[in-house]
Amino acid sequence: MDKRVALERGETQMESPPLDQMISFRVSRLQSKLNAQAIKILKAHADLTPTQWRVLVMLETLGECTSSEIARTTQLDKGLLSRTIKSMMQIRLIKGRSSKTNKRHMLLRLTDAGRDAYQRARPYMQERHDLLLNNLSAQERRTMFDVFDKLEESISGAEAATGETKGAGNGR
Amino acid sequence: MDKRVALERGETQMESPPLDQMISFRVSRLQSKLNAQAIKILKAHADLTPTQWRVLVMLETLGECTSSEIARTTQLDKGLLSRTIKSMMQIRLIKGRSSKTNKRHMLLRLTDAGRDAYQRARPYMQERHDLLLNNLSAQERRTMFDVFDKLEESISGAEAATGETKGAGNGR
DNA sequence: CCCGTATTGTTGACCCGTCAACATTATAAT
DNA sequence: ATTATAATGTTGACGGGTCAACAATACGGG
Repeated sequence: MDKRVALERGETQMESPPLDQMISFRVSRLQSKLNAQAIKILKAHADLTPTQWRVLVMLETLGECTSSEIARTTQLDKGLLSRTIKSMMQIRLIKGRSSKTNKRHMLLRLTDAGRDAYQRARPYMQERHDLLLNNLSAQERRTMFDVFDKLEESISGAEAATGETKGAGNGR
Repeated sequence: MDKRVALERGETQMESPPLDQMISFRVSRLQSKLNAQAIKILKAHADLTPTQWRVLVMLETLGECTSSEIARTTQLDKGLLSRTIKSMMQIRLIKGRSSKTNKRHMLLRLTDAGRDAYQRARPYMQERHDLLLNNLSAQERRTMFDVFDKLEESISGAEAATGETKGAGNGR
């Protein structure tokens, strides 16, 4: 009757609680853990938040670009980005200059301090990522990213089906 | 040097931004989307939050049990659970009685209204979940859960390695 | 039996992410 | 040119989740 009893008696195999088979729940829990780990590492080695880190990565990759470009490619919230960028300018990790051709644009680029912070955190973030990958087979890695893609597609598809008004893409 | 240049010229294949290959980032973005979807569905059909929903699922599965049991099996934060449970008692989705044998325990169980809410939301949550699964092959589904498990293990392992003080398990 | 320790649950403080409203500027249509 | 519409970025409000501190109770060893 009661599954807990068997479990507490240390019986052979606990049948996993139903939430463990829910994708949303598993992703949520995994995200918590990954995020907590990232916070620790980034805090310890470069005093960055995960979002600041992501902005650094984007700037390192794209070179000079605007907030909205980052928002589009990462699908991060523009409000969150606005505040994150402000914080990063205050501590001089990035600097911005306004464009001549488009007065709304704020062209962002890394400062030396920003590149420094990036270089300080990167090996630890890389190490962590390698550790995650090392416990997966090549096949699992491939499938994992495919699954991420497909799940995101499913959600977009479901939105479209239930009559979302806004244009095709993501409404972020 | 600058990848954007090639991109803007519309060259063959844009190489995906590096963040897209970061597990943590992908999981984070996926979680946002899944969560937003769950919030909509639960709000629309039963006026529940995701955490309330999860508590309902646990009570439906375990039967009468305590907050700490839910915390252990789900690894949800006990503070979050405490507030969620309080809110659910206020709107009479669950009721609690204190145990004779252990004055700290609060035995929780569903009310009829709680079962109702669960039954109202369940088909839509099920439908959503099926939709997510339907876009995956059988092999992808299996691998997905394996990957979730392995990633969570990796994190626990890393914690243990960097000298976490608290006992073996999860420090939640 | 007593004392140190662990467990259970509550609370306050805090931060992050989400959303909507908004001002400003660019773009497109007529 | 004028006007409506879209894009960019900022801000305030809000809710949810995390963490640490705490009170109350249970448990275990000496």
